[in-house]
Amino acid sequence: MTRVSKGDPLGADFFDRPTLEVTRDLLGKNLCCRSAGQGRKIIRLRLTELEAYDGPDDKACHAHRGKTPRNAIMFGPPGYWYVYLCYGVHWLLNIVVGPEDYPAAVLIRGAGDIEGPGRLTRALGIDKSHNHLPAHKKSGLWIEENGLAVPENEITRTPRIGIDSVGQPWAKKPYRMVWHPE
DNA sequence: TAAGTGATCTCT
DNA sequence: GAGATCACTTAA
Repeated sequence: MTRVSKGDPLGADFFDRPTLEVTRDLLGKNLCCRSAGQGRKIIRLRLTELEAYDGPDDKACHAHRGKTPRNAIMFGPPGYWYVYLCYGVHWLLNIVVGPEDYPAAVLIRGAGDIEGPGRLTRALGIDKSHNHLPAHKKSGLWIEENGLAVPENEITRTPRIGIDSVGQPWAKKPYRMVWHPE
C-alpha cells in the first residue's frame, strides 16, 4: 500500500483490499467535505461508525442480486462514493471497496460527533451529486490520513442495523464497527 | 411505535 | 405501469 502522510488523501489502493480490513482501517480517518456554500470551507470529521457490505453472497449487500443501474458503481474500481436515497428521505453514503467486479462497500454511519447515516449526510449537504465522486483524491468529498492509530480495545463490533429481513447468517454478522475514543 | 417519503426493482 | 420494498429519522 502506498505510504500516505497525515493530511494526504488515502490512495486508491487503500480501498483495494478485503472489505473488513478496509472497514477496520477506516476508523479514525478523516472524512473531508468541501462545503458548497460561500467560503468553501473544508469540514473534517473522524470516522467513528461503519458497516461492511461484502460482495455478491452477502444478502444485505445491494449487489447480491446482481448489477442494476443503482448499484453498478459497486462493481467498478474501489475508492468511489456510492450515494443513494433511502426511504425516500435520507441520503446514505458508502465507499466502494475491493477489486473491480467484486461488489462491496462500506457504509458510513457516523463521523465526528454526528451519529446516524442520514443525519451525517444532511449535516454535510451530501446528496446524489456526490455519487461516483472519487474518495481517494481531493474532490468535493474525500478521506484523509490523520495519523491516528485506533487500538482494538476501543472498537466495538455488532450486527449491522436495519437488515433483519435478510435472514441468517447475514443479519447477525458483526460487520458494524464503532470506535469509542478514550 | 408508527408514519412519512420517493427512488428502485420486480413483476404484469 | 402497478405494487412491494427499503442499509432511516422524528415525533408522540
